[in-house]
Formats: sequence, C-alpha cells, structure tokens
Amino acid sequence: MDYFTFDHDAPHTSFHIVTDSPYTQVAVDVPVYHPFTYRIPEALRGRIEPGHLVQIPFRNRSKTGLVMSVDDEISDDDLEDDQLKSVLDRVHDEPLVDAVGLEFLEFIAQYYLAPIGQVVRLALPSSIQLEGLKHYRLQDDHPPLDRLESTLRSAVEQLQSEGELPIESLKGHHGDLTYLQLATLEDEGFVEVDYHEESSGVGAKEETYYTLASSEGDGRRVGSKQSRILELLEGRERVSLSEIREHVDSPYSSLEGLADRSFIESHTEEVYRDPFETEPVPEPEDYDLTDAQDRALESILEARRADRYEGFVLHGVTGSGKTEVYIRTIRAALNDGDRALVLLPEIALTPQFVAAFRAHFGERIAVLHSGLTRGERFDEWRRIERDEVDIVIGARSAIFAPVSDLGVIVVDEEHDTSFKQERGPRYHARDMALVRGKLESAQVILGSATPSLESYHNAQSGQLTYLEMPERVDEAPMPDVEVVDMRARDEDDDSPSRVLSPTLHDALGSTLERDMQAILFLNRRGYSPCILCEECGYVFECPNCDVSLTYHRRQEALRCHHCDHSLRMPESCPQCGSSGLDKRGIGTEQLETHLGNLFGEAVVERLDRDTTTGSQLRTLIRRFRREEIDLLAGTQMVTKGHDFPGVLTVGVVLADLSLNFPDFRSAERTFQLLTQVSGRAGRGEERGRVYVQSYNPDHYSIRAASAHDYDAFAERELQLRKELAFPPHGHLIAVKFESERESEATQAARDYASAARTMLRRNDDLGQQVFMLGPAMAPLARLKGRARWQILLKSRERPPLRHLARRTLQTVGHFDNSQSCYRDVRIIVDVDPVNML
DNA sequence: CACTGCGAACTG
DNA sequence: AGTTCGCAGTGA
Repeated sequence: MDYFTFDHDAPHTSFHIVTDSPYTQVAVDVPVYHPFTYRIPEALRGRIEPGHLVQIPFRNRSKTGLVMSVDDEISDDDLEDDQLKSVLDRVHDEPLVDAVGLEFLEFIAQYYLAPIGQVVRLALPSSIQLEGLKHYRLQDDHPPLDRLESTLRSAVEQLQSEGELPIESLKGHHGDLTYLQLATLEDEGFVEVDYHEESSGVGAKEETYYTLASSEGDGRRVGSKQSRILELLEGRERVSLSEIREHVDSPYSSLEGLADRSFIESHTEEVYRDPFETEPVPEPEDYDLTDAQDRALESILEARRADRYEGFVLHGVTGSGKTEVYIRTIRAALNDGDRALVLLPEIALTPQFVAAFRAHFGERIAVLHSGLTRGERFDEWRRIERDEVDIVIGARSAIFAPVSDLGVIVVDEEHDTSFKQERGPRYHARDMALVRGKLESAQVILGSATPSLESYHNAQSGQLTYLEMPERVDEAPMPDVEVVDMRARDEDDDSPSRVLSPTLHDALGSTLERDMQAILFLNRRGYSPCILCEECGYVFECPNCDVSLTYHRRQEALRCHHCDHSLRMPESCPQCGSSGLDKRGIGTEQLETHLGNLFGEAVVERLDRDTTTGSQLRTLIRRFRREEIDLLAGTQMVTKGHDFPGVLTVGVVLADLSLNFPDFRSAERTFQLLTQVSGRAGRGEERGRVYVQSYNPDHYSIRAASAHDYDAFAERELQLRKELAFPPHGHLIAVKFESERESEATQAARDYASAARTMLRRNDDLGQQVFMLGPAMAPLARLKGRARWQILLKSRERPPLRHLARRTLQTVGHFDNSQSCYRDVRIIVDVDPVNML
C-alpha cells in the first residue's frame, strides 16, 4: 500500500447542503495535529461552509483559520458548548478551498504526520493570513467601578482616559495584572472586546488612471506642467499615474489642480504586478511528432477522453521532445475547458521556459517561484484563484495552487530532489501531484530522461503507465561516452595537468582548435574543499558543522557550505603555528583558473552558486549560447538548461564525488547526473563526446550511464534495493533528533527507540513488518551548531510504518503536544526521506 | 515563606 | 508557536 491508495483516517471534512449547524472545525496555524472547534454565531449560521476562511479568537489574539467542516455536534467528547469560543467573522464571501482541495490538505497532514494548520499554511499566501491583537474598550453602561478591586479599577481608569487599548499593554501593569484577571472585566460587562488585524502590508496593487474630461474645464489658463499633462492625455483613452510620472516631475499638485477644475477625471483600478518581464516571443513552429511522441500523446489523450485519472512516466532522453508532449496535452485540456499545472525544479523555471509557454498559450499563465516578492506572489495567487489563468507554472509549492477544473498536471524533471520539501511538512510535490491528480480525475505526467526508481518501479507494478521516447527528435545520435580510468594516473607525471587526464586534456584541445565549446562538470564549489597543515595534519573545520571548510580564493576566505560561517584565510596553522598550509582537492573555482592556465587563448567561465546571483545566470547562459565562451566549468547547474548547439565535448572531472555519498541513493544520483550532463553534448550537427573521469570506472552506474542504458541500471539497482527493502521496494520514515546539546539529542533518540522497540515486541504484526535502524548519529553529526541523531523505520508496507511512527511519537509526548518532552530537542518526522544526511 | 527559573501543558 | 502555570530550588 502506498500513496496511490487513500489509507488515511477518516477526514475531518464533511460536506452537506448548507446547514444552520452551530459548530465548525477550524485548522489554525499552530503546531497542533487537530483542528479546533468553534461555535458559529447566530448571525453567521448557514453562511459558513467548509473551505471558508474565518477569523477566529485564539488565545489573546485573532487568527485566520480554514473551515474544515461544519457540524451539528461537537466531535470531541471532552468539550462542552460553554468552553467554545465563537467565530468572529467570515473573511471572504466565497469558500477559498473546494471539497477536493480540503481532502487534499487532509491527506497531506495524515500522510506526512504534519499538523493540519501548517499544511493549510502552505496552500495560502502569507498575506491573507492575518493576526489581530485583542483590544478592550470601556462599555458605555458599565457597572459601577467600586465593585472592582483596586488593580482592575486602575486598569479601567486607564481605558477611560485612553479609549481603547490592546490588552498586552494592560497586562503586567496596575500591579501585575494577568490575562486571567483582565478577563473578569469581560465577564462582568465592563469592557467590549475587539480584535484589530494588522495589515500584512501586501494587498492588491492599485493604479490611478487619468482621462480628459468631456467638459473642457473652467476656461482659465493652465500652468506649463499642467499643459504637458494635458498633452499626454490628448487622444488617449486613459494614462496611468506612473506613466505621467515618467514624463513630468512631481505631478501631484498639478494633477490635483486639473481635476479640481474639471479638466481631467481620475479613477483607480486594481492592477497585477508582472513577475517575469514579458519578452517578445516567436510564434511556435508547428512540426510533426515523432512516432514515439505520437504514441505517448495518444496514450495520455485516451485517458483524457475517458475523463479519468491516470499517472504516466514519460521517459524521454534529452532532446526527445517531452515539452512538445506536455504542450499538446495541455492544449487538449484547455480545449476541453480544463486547466493545467506544470511543476518543475526551481532552477529550471527560467524566463525562457515561461516564454515558450507564452508563445503557445498567450497571457493566461501564472508563474509561482521563490524569486517573487510577496506582492507578486499574492497577485499571481489571486489571478489563479479568480480563474483568470489557464496554466500555472511553478516550483514545488505550486502543487497547492488554487487551480479549479484541473485537468492535467505535468511534473518535469520528476527525479529532481528539489521536489521534496525539507522543512515544515516534508511533502514531495511529485508524489502529491499523483494524489491531487487522482482526486481531480486529472492526468499526471512525470517526465524525465532519468526517471526516479520510485516512478520506474510504480510503472512496472502497473500504478503508472510507462511511456518511452528513446530517440532524439532530430535523430541525432546519443553522444559517445568514454570512461577514463583515473587509477593509473598517479604514476605518469609528465602530463600538464593533475586534474585532467591526457585523454580529456587532448579532447578539450581539439575541441577548441575546431572552434567548438566544452562543458566541464565538477560537483564542488570553491577553490579547495580542504585546508590541511603540512606539519601537524590539522584540518580547518567548521565550528558549527561536522565538515571541513572550503577555501574560496576570490574572497581569500574559508567558508562552510552548510552554515554561513566564514573566516579570512589564515596565514598559519592555529595548532602548531606552521605556515605550511596545503590546499587539498579541487573545486570549480580552481578548475576555472586551471583551465585558463592550460588553454591561454580560450575564454573560460564558471557557473555555480558563487558566480551566479539572479540575472548573472541569464547573462552567462546567453553568452555561452552565442559562443562567446569556449569552456564552461560548473557544478550541477551546468547539467540543466537548454540546448547549446556549439557544445561538442563534456568532461566529468570526478564522477566519484556523488558516488561516495553515504546514502543508499548515491548510485542513482550518479547515474542521473552523468546522464543529464551527457545530454549537453552534441546538441548541434555533430555527434558529441563525453569523458567521465573516475576512480571506479567499473561501477555499474558509471557503466550504464556511459552506455545510455537506463534499463540496465534500473534493474541492477532495483535488485539491490529489493534485497535491503529500501525504496522503492520498501518505505522509510526517518525520525530526526536535533539539539544544541549532544547529550539531549542522544537521550531523546534512545528514549524514542526504546518506546518503538517495546511496541514492536508487544505487537507481533508490527514486529514482523517494521524494522528499526538506529538510533545512530546522522552522517552529518553536527549541522548549524546542532547535534543530530536519527532513527530509520523501514517496512515493505506503509500503514504499519506510519502506525508505529505515530504511536511512538505519542508515547514520547510529541503528538498531543508538539513540543517534545525533551528540553531543546527538535523532533523531525520525515516520511519518505530523500536527503539522508 | 516569598522569589526566580525552568519544564510541562494548553490553546477550542 | 506563544504563553501561562506549577513546582523545585534558593534565599532570608
């Protein structure tokens, strides 16, 4: 059983025709696993439905919550009517989330063992979740003050003189008044209660427009500024204030004068902020599909015609035209009056990608990514919510976009690990795309040149339909891959480079001679990953994290790649004082200089997180495509991106880096990286060449990648996973314990483990099905100043796994009270973990 | 016997 | 999360 089957507990949601039921279950953004019950005041009865946002009193403030259900009775037996508070207000007239949306959110909370309120928060822009402070105002007909004891009386006197006050400013004054004491003022009718929501500072953006008035003003002469404004308006339907400001300095008083004298009229309108500057895009060419594309499309359209959910793995090599299949499927959906959602890794979400969609589908597209300002995000969300767009393109969190009539979901580069959220509710957007697709009866396309083994396995077991596109659209051959054995390297010293084998060095030389381009891939930033004292062997390490510091030459600094710790490059060893500091190993920064030294004539650039902030990435990519750069050295970032027709050669400097990761997915990650980066070679006329340098040249992932043999890799890897019951042949829940104090993390992990062990011993069924690995120190035993321990729960079936995790968390007090009973220990539950470090 | 500080419990 | 409450340890 897995996320293809809905095995979660009965949802809190229930739907019926609008009723006058007096109670409602509301999800509130606090780390609590259940919704809260509120009374619906008479005035709102029958006007609140599941999916409405409501403002509710919570503690000493008001919060925005989501109505999960409306009920005739209080579902919690321990609660009485008089313990309930009443809903303050309905935030919008219409429900913001439909029945399917609520079920989706419920499912995520259950599946990922996450508090419902925090899942709801993911689905709503922060700017519409408002908090208000509780204020008191003296009742006009309040009882006589002499009934009150002196402290309360002085508080009331302050209210008398100042009108209205937030109760925070009364608390603690007048002889240490508590909230409890203040509440007697409410009970005895001294004060009125009010909540004042502070504005989020983000709202609809408004623009003022001016038009020439039909009447010709009062006939008096106008000033020179004013006549310039009138000229601007002449013959135009309307002109925005911002346009006027571009032509006239501080036009405000002039505009006011003109309006007062009825020369012009003004009105305001809501406008949307534009998140990607719209570049002019060429009309798309219509071309014939390859047979493989045709078959894939036909298979998807068949499900569309039947109007049923179906999940597809679209396995297409780089250049096989996956995007065209997406576009034609989406076009079919749009023709049916449906809408589409396209998810892709943040890094692939470029203006070019969006422009391609705009060329096909026009302006009814919304974009959601991490670079948006809060205002832009709000606007895009509103456009989607108001059905003003037909296609939503976004990164991970766009899976929550309020798209109605959702007919198609595309997850491009579905193997990419960035679809897994690593904080808060740790959901996987690809997996939840399948869940949402099923709920909406939509078709879900998981596209990749290197499908995750999870998706491949699900295709084998029949949960997903496997579609293969093994050839490039232009019938270009796959690049020729040569594995270079680096083990033989250390002896021959006459070669010009320690980093590049003679083979790769020669290949680069001849590539440049022929005026073509090459990409060098090295998955490590900085100049040197390790600085070592030659005398005493001291290694510079991060004080907060369990890693060595990386030397960055441009900044002349040592930096930690996990936290922001950084220090100037020292002159000498802090342990023995020796000045002989050795820079061990190579990163992209050093590779760049090294290439510059070896190939003096060539233009060498580097592409990694250190060189590319925002617009620089685009500039660099453009220059590379225009062939203004000969050699491009970089990290993972070079494995993504669009065609570079001038690239003949790709060099993988050290394939072993990803292979040696202490993670059961390291072979899969290596295969994916090698395949993706190989796909960059030979996108032009000529067959590309790829050189993979490795100390493990016989490793099956390197072998399979160089033979372009996905199936061989998958079969071999799946066999290994099966033997160990690792995903996809089993399922994992990681329980992580983090604390600034090592001993606390250890203790919490041990206590949790013994609770789990007890449960496994007592319950035979569970004991048979669930294995516990650990507790053990995490591979990165210290990170950002916190010691980290973890337990891995493993099972071939999901339900017992989740059952054990939940029950055990209950016994260590994490569930009813998300604060653990351990001081300063953060407990993180990670269902289907991706990052094992 | 009051005062402080920390851990536990609760929020409807 | 944010806050309140209860209790233990400390101080006079």
